[in-house]
Amino acid sequence: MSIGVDNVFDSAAEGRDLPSIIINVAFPQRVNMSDVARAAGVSVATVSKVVNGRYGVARATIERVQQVIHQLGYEASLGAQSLRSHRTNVLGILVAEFEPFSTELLKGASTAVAGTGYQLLAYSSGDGAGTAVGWERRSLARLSGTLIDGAVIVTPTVVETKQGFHVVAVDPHTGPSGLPTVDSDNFAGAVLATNHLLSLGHRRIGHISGRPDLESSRLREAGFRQAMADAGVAVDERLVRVGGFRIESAAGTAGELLARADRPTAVFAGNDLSAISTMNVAREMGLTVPDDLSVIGFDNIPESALVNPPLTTIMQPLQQMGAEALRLLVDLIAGAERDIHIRLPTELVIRASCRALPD
Amino acid sequence: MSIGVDNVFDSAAEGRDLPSIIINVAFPQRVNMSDVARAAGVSVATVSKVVNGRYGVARATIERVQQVIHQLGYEASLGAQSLRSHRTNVLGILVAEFEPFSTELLKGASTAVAGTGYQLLAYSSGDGAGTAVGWERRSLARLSGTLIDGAVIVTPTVVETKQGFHVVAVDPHTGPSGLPTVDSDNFAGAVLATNHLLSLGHRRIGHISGRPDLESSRLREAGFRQAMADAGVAVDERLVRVGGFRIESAAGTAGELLARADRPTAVFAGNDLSAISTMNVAREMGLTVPDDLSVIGFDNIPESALVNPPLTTIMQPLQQMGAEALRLLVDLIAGAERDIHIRLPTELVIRASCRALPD
DNA sequence: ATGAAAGCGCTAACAG
DNA sequence: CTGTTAGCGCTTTCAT
Repeated sequence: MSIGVDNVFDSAAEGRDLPSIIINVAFPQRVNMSDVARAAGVSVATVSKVVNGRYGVARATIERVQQVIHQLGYEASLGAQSLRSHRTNVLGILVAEFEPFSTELLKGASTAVAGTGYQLLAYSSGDGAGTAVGWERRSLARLSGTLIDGAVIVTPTVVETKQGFHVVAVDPHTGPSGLPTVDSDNFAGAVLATNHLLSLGHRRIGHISGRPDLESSRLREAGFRQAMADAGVAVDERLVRVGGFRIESAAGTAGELLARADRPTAVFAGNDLSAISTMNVAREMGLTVPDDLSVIGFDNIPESALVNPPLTTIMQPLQQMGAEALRLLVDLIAGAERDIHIRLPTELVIRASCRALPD
Repeated sequence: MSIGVDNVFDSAAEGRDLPSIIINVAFPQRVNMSDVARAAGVSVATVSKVVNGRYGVARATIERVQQVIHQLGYEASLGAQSLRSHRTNVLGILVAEFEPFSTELLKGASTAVAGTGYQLLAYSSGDGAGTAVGWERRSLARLSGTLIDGAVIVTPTVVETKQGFHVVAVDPHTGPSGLPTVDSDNFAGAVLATNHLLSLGHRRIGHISGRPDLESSRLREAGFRQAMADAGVAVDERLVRVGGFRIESAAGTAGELLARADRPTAVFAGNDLSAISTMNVAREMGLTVPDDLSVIGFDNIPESALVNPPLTTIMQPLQQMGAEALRLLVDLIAGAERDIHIRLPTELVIRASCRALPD
């Protein structure tokens, strides 16, 4: 079953002359620790000690084992290793799906992980399409305890903390609590967005929100209302609608809003995806952005610069948030005392999807 | 040790009225299969059968076990499960680091995985910074056999195929071989890029390549030379330099190129990162793009639209490549007969980093 | 300095 | 229909 180094040539003789076959034969299947042990003439326990740099192995043995490891291309199985040792030096990033928001965080986490000695494992439950709430709980249960030493969870709705397992939530939907969190100033950002539209002369401003159960969505709506109130402009409740934060779900909402005879002159979308969706719908209805409709988004995902016209939006420093989350997680695992809530500022990014209303 | 469902209320009574506290107490630590078995009054084998939907369990037992599973929030450990069963319904995407190129692929793979029943696990070796070749071999050895049923490997240099384990390489550095691959037409894309510069009247055109050992890099350089030759323009070899495909590594090369008295009027960078780096260097040297220097890239990562001026580049359909790679992998695992090499077309994307030379 | 043996959480024969 | 048993690949006492 297991491959002796010694029978490589026998088997190769039976193969064809394709290089790939030779490679295949040299490593016909996964080589495990007992393969190494056998080839080196030692026990698996000794191999394990060598692999993990434990004391109590003769110099000569160490070298012989390492040589065999190198020759066979042995690498410890993450699954088996973690099952037994409960320490893997792998950190998890748990997402519902890999969309622009989470991949920006991922980039930031990836740069921050360099030099920490940890590796990164991003896991998508696949339940992206709004289906299946509780993905974060399932993913966490599946990976924690084994496989990963800690996790960053992206936009979780509910998080249970397990004893002895560290979790950092990015943009959690429940708002800061006992759980370590990283988010941006959603309220201030929404005020920024709304004030921008107001300063351009807009008064009939619509808002396409995320979902009422999401904290970030609630804060953005609250910021919108605050800015409107501060400007003394009444909010037309018929122009405030739930859009769900996704391209498809926001399209219907945008359609209803824009089909009105008294449609808004400007829309503050709860996130860039909703804003992009709104622009798509507007185009299909024969409206021109920004001439017939101004649109502002939230997030500043790279895609917002790629659409036509480029989207004016509120920047969240996503990569930085990912990096901060990872650093916070590493610190928590190391047992450092530090502030477990990080809130980063937002910023207005003016591109070309809003215009000033003529007097 | 193990959590009785029954003590939830007792503990909650001591807590505050925050829902999160109740949850914390309900699942103080990882619940495993024996916890479930004990709570349900059956053996772990029976629980396993219920979890995996095996035949031969009484209706009533199934329901009782499922109830306990639900109450305890049990989820099978991926590590343990895969160690034993060698089938996890998880597909891996192995990358050196999470940068714009690989995250675009990830987005595509993420959309393609929906509905397949698989989940996605993206693993970064962390050896991003050009260090440590062979990351793909190590990552693969670490995850294959356990944890994942197949893998998409992003820009691998060397890949060994293991028996019975399916791997798809995206943009492999060795060119199509026996291994299933997905890439884009690098040669044609490079011709497109070069012709664009030629059509704008440029003759002194520099090229910042990737690394000679990378197939995609070689093809782009070859396409550049072909287009120049076809146009009857001699290539000045002093203007063709290795840049390494990364921001930092390309900066030095760009600096040397632009410091020349007879510096090029246009640069075809081997990828967008090199192009962006070249624009940075040009700015630092007091040169204006595109007035003093035209720059064209390759890839069309979202970032290329965000820089100033927006980068003219060659689009590879990255998300589509990721999606195709994932579909190919799924098909291979299913044992389908199909073409194992997929090559997608490239396209010129004109933005604002190139200008026509005055006559 | 080395190895035998137990066990991490799970699945798969096999017995009952 | 259910439980007992063995073992996946690894780490870790504990003997030798």
